[in-house]
Amino acid sequence: MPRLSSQSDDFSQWYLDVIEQADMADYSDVKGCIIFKPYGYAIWENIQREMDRRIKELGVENAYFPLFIPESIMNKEKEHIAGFAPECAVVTIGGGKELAEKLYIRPTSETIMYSTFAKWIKSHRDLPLKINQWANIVRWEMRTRPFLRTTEFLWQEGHTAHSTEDEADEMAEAALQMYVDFDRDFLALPVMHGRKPDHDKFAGAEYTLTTEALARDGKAIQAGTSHGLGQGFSNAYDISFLNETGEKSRPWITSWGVSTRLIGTLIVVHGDEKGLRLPPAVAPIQAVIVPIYKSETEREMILTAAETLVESWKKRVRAKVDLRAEKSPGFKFNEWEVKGVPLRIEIGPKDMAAASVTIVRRDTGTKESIPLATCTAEYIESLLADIQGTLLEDARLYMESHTHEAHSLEEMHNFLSQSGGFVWAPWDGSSATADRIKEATKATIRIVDHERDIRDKKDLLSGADARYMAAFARAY
RNA sequence: CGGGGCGUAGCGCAGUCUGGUAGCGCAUCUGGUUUGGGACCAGAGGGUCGGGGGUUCGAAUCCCUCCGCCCCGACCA
Repeated sequence: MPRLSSQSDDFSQWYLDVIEQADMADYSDVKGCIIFKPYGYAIWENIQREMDRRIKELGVENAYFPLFIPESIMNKEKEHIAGFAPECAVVTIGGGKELAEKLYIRPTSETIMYSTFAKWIKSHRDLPLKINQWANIVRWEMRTRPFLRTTEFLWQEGHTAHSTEDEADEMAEAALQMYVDFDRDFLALPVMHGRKPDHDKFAGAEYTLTTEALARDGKAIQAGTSHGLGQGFSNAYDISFLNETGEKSRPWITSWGVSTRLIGTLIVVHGDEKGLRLPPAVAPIQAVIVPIYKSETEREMILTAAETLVESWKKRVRAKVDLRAEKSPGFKFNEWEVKGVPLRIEIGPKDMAAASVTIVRRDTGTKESIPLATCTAEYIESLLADIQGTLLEDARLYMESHTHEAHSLEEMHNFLSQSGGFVWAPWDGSSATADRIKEATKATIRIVDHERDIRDKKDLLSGADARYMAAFARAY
């Protein structure tokens, strides 16, 4: 196995090396599409399991809609199709014959779902309607990177319809808050959250809320979005209901999603020079035992001890004994570190002689020797909880120390090119200014804060009165 | 789509200029010795040199043509 590229020298190459060496994904024969290998997919399964639970807590039910969307359905909401058409894959032949109507492979499912919602929603009693689906989608991106941007990716998309605007707004905010909590508690990812600028909102949306994480190279990465779709789609798909007073009314709709990009986000936020560092909650393997032995008798004794430990943690710790005889301990140490396993437990002759085990933390690299008898599920769980907290705190401190406020364009440029991160600055609210700032600094507006005080503040570029404070960053 | 680079074993590459038996490292397999930070020795398997056409006694190498991939930009979760 070649050495991992250095994170500080070449972050992109380091990222690709981690994915390869941690055995998370493989390249496929189709450009921009990756194969999720078992280790990478197991991370996704853990994300799915926990997020599915949280989605259901919001009163949302799972369903599944078709992969193919007829062109006539796709075309109804004009802004939506204008935004997505350039990056859609379209099927024109089926069963060896030219199709009478082209079928779009879903880039997202608003259109196909809402054309169906029109049939399901007749009365205010049918609302709110809250549907989620776990699916694959295709967006023909020009430049792809494993997990962070792939042609086909996996995600969940929640879609809800409400009888009032307030209720829809509350839903969009609740979904975003669910993402913020999930990111923090499960993935140990601190995120900045808020509204995207209008020029960058979802195609067809009234507004888009977003969560933004910060990678260790100082670039922002959108981790999840929640859209208030207003009544635009309801009009386009002719969804209507009779309200309590018998009047015909259009529902307000929300949609929200997170994708397998979260896996990439975990890598770029938590990774270090040794590879991945997985938060215990999401780690497929939380503790790995590496046995070390010289003779056959030693081997048997140590393996028995290892198996006994794992057995005693059953159902509480996801643990594994690395039984491979052909690999040296040193090789295993490095491999499990690249794979980001939170705890490594070494059991060798020295440990056996002292009736102890050696425990090494992946987050801090600290090593301790504890009596075998105290290496209980409770103790391992407490270590795992501590690691979860440390990773969150590390990332939080990084984000905090890489968030600045700029008072001049030059200052903004310096922050961005020296350390990266988020730069808050007054913004006049125009997309033209945002474009020019992007040209000058490569940074885009990630979040607009509608609450912050902007009295007497001027846009750094145009000099016009500021309308909002905006967080700028170079982004993935 | 613009600019740059590259297609030779699973991966990373040399060989191409100057045509003449297809190479190296890693990985894999076998046997042995090893095992507390990426072990060692010996042996073995694995190739339509991206595709097609041309020049030539002879092409990975020269010519034509097509295809694909990667990197930098514009687009984007």
